[in-house]
Amino acid sequence: MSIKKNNLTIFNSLTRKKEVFEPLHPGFVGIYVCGPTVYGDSHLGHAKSYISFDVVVRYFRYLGYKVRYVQNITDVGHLQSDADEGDDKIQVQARLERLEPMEVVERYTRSYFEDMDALNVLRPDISPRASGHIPEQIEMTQTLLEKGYAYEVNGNVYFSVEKYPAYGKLSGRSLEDIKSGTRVEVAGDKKNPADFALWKKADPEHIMRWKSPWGEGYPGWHLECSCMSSKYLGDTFDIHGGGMENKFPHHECEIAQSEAAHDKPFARYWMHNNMITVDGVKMGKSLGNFVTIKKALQSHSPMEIRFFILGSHYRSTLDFSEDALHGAARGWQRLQKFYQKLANTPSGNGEDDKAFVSVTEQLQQQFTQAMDDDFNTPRVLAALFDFIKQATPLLEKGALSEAVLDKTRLLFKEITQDVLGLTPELNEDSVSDVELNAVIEVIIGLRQRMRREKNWEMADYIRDELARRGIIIRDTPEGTVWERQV
RNA sequence: GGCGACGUACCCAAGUGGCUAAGGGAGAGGUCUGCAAAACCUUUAUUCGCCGGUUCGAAUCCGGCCGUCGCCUCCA
Repeated sequence: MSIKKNNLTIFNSLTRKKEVFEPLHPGFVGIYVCGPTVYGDSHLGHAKSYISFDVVVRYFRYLGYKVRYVQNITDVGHLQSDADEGDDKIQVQARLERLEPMEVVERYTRSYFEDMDALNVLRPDISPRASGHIPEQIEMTQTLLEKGYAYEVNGNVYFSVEKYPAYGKLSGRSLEDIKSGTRVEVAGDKKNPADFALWKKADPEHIMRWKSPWGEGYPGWHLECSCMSSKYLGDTFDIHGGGMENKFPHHECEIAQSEAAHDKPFARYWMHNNMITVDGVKMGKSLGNFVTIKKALQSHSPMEIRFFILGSHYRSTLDFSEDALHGAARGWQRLQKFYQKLANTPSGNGEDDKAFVSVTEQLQQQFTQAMDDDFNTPRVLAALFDFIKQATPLLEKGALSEAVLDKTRLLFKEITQDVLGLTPELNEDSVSDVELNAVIEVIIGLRQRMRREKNWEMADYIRDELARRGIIIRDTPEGTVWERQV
């Protein structure tokens, strides 16, 4: 498949401007996104991040690129408090749940994928685990020691930021800034407070430990991403994504390690998504103001959540509230109704084809323009609703040829389902329970007779009672239809 | 204290120099309907936190002020 002609621009955090995307290898995109640390259920903030990058990957595929999408699972080395002290998050959770650390990892990795599957986030091509790449991390640490970028103290190995002059280029900080901004007094082992751990010595009570040339220990958090990205994508690759809060220090450290070890540029484009806020404050694990995806799915459908998130740009914050989510749900409902209308409209004599083709082409153009402009999904949604407004009267007139209808159906599906990942959830007449269908049909027939006899009281009673049980009845000019409440 | 964002209608949210400031929700009016719901149509910011400046022209650029937030500890 050839690449669609386009002019995709991406806001590169490294240069702080939008740049035309040029892949390292023609027709191929390598992308690495920081994955979750699996010590708890994912929340809506994770949903925003991974839905955003899901759409990025989907759009590249839509354009015809072969994409390799790598997203790590952090199951070791992520410490609880300041960068290089405190307990491992997984281990803390393991104590809490009285489980083996790897049971915790397994439980929340599954939970994460359950949630992502529900939200129609495509699985990464590779989901490498930090604990499965200990030899690679030891090897990289050795390389950095040999090249003089790192030093060992008492079984700990630290990266020396002074040896890597470009440290700070992503986050726009100088070593001076970092020094003056340090709020936490850090371990006395370090030569410079800004130095970060490549390898940590394991205390006797530390469970997750591996043998290394420096004694038993475990890898520093930043190291896994450097190792696994280069292993699967090469020392230099196209895109590195992640949450804005990881710009410093995590991504800064990744760059330093990788470029020092490989003497090659690391990721060429850095993409950072912004967060979900609640009353203007970041939704985060430590603040306790988060809503887990599982919780949100109790009262909202997966696509409502997805639609809500796509309604703001990935680099903008998105303020969460029940009102805002409800608003999104209604909009998504309307989009689906139109989808049904488009699917079910019978063809006609084709006299409106010209006008319809014109609004379809406009949609195509607006879609490409919006996505090419740093994946502007809110503008895509706006274009879709503009299209709905213009297309509806033409559909209702019924003078469109089958060929023209099909072409538009395909485009609409490509935009909404293939790229935005919004799959219809309306299941009108699609209840699989044959017996239940039959019973409902009988009840509706009964109600029709009452309506003919103008027994409005009974007719309305039946309608209300069915509604209470999630069966919605509507009397349309074409007859009574029913559907399950979504 | 350092680094960096943001402030657009009742809510969510696009727009970063120039036609009438997208879109969704909510509200209002209407078509349809026994009623309802759904759907559809119409409508709702002379104005973009405030004050100056640059410009023929600014929500959009510059300066100041006010406010909110993120990172500098773990966080998507």
